[in-house]
Amino acid sequence: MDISYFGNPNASNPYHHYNKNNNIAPSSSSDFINFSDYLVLDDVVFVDNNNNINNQEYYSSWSQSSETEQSSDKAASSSTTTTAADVVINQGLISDETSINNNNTTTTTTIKRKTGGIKENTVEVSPRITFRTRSQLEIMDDGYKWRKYGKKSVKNSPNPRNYYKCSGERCGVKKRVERDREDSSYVLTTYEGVHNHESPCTSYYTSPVSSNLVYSDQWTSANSSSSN
DNA sequence: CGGCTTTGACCGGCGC
DNA sequence: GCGCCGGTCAAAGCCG
Ligand SMILES: [Zn+2]
Repeated sequence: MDISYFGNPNASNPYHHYNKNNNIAPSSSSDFINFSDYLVLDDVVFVDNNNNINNQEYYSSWSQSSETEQSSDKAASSSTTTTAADVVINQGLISDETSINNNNTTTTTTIKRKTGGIKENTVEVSPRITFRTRSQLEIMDDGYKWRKYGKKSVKNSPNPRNYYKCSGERCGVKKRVERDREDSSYVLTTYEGVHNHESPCTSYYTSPVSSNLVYSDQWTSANSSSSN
């Protein structure tokens, strides 16, 4: 799965596709933004297997967010200076997902559904994914248009948290951006929901080589003219 | 004028 | 019930 499906905040890096295949790490962009060290999926942290920026594999997880304690638990577990691995261990939330460790070909997808609601069978699966990105700027063009609808100060953190909603018609995908409480040089970008439309920067074209329909992101070629 | 920010009000869940 | 807390609303303002 391509991580840009979720609207990767690092998408402003025009070379993020190259990084997956080649070892080309343009210094111009790495000075600006380094790729996430790990991902947080529904408040579950997945550490990259080999901590290699150029060979990252990504894991996806759909999970119904029925728990609200996780944030407080995380706060407790990260009271001391923790590395990414510590967070995972302390939370102990990947018990069923341990198979992903050290096996970069295994992609574990967990699907939980809230069943037996008093109301309808409104199985409202809202995947939540969080990127932790080292960046000085938190305004990152990920290809979608976001409308800010709130700002709140985070407890125990000097940094506020911004709330965005996708401007797409009938699309309720939400996004929150805040600076890491521990290390303000990191930005936590959390996406929630699935777009009911394509990214306005997504295009399809016919490959001149194979004449197959190829999926592409325009920021590889048109990112410089991105609006915002 | 239309779409977006800003910002305090508001609201629901939860713990006491 | 009350107050905290995280999240959302919406009126007013800003900007092209
Ligand atoms: Zn959308």
